[in-house]
Amino acid sequence: MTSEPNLLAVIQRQLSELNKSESKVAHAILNAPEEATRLSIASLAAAAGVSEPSVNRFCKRFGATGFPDFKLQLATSLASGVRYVSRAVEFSDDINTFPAKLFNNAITALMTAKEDLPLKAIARAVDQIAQARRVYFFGLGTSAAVARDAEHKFFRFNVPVFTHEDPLMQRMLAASAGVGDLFFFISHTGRTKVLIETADIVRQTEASIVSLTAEGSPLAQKSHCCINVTVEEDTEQYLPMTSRLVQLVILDVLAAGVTLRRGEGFTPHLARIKDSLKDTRFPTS
Amino acid sequence: MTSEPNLLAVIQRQLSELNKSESKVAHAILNAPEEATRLSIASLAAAAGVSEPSVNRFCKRFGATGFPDFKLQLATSLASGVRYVSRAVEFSDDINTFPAKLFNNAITALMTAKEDLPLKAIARAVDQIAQARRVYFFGLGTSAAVARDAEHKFFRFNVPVFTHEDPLMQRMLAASAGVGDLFFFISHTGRTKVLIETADIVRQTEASIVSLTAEGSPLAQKSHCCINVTVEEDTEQYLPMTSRLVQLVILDVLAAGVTLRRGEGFTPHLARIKDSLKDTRFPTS
DNA sequence: CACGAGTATGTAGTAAATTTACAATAATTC
DNA sequence: GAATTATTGTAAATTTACTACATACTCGTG
Repeated sequence: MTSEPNLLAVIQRQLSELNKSESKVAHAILNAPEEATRLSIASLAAAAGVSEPSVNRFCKRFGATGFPDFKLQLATSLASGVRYVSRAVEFSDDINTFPAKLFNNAITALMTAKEDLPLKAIARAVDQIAQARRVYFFGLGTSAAVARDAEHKFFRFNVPVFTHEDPLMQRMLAASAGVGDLFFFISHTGRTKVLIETADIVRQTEASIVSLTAEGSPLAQKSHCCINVTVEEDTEQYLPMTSRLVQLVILDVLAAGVTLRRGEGFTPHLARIKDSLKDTRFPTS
Repeated sequence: MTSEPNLLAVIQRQLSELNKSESKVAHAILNAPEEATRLSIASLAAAAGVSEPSVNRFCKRFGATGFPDFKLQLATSLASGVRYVSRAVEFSDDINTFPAKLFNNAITALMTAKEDLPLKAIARAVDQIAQARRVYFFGLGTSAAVARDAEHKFFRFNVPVFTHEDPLMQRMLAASAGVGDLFFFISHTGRTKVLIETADIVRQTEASIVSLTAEGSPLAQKSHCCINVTVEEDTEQYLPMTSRLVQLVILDVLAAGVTLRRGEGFTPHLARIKDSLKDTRFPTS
């Protein structure tokens, strides 16, 4: 139950570090993963051109207790849909392959993030948001869109929520902060200078800082509470794609946490907001 | 490889038609399905209080060739995301349960969307974006954040991209549109009045409309090209959460599609944009 | 109510598959 | 180039799963 997100990917990644017979086994499995789940150790050994104990050792090397356990993990990994090993989109890809790749990357990122959520930090962030007098969501670039999304989500609670994409506005708001104000910084890298400068300004006030960013980053260090999101971004791609998805879901989690904290009595309030939008839409046929 | 949707559900359904020992086995498996995948036939037989052949017969009854095959199917079925756990967050949930639920919902939504992507529509949208003189991303509410994200993503191509959250700005831009202009509307429901009115205005010009919205909705009908996203939103929740994730990934797909269309020669351009951000960040330690 | 046909379940033996222990071979280092 | 270490294979041991058969149970019928 080590719950690797994708066993095939792990095998692929370690391919270079394997010795001769192990790599033969690896190739046999990567070539026909589905089939490998149905083969006996003898058949797979034959297919790979190695001996049975070599296959067994291979399995143990990848965290399984033995061959049957390995097959199980492989089957699990395949079943979760994310079966294509190559993550990066290449110029040889066409419409039939690259959309699935991108979706798989997104799914894998969420599954990985789910496995090791910083629950304590999330719980503390929920506390802080629920108690805050005002919450400011600040992000730049792609994270600005995430901040905007957070605003739309959180303003539905009684807490006044603010977002600003303009760094100067962010600074000014930071400078005029006081007790009960909460600054929620969103940044993939946690190294964006202007954002960190704003955090410094907040630090000189009575307000508190929660951030959703990379572990150990400068921004994380300046935060009273940091929710670490460590998403392995595909560096070949020039745009961070999966990290913001994880950020968004974590913000959903925070929003849900606040709702739960408010208790059932709060449901009518949410229903009222939802109803307020009714007249802006054409009715369903 | 009969690919039953969910083996546990099948077992549950046939529960009444099973005889004594089979039903003992069924209960043992339903009580601890994950564990059952790891047990040997002897252990499972002991746990269920029956003999080993009874377990074997049980497996064959459910279409497996034997016990190992059954375990494999069970593992596959468990992994395929459609967990037996309830999807909606409830007030009885705590920090240990609801974050995982939300992540599972997100993952399931992406997996479902992946299964039936409107590839033709996506291909056409890529064509249109690649050829457009100008691209406007319009959305309101939560979709405004998605539009903002799209802007950040697409502006990295030579195509000028614009976003506006203000419906009046949207209308004015629509009115002044011409040949080569592309209006990309994002809307979960496809029924937001002001957005549709804007689409009507675009319709009176030479510009074209691509939309990312619900199939058959008023907005979809007014579009030259519609990418249907039909995500089953948990209506108990008052906030659309998973649909925007799917929208974002589809926009990633479109962006990747445009990049691929530009060819390898375009990579340096993307690298240059990436480098331009370097000085805004603190270097990695 | 007893008998018998048919079904259900378990026992024991057998075959298969997996793992372990160890030996042989190949690779590496000094 | 010898010694040490790592790698791979062989063969035996062990575990696991399956099959054939025997017993027990169920239900209908005389």
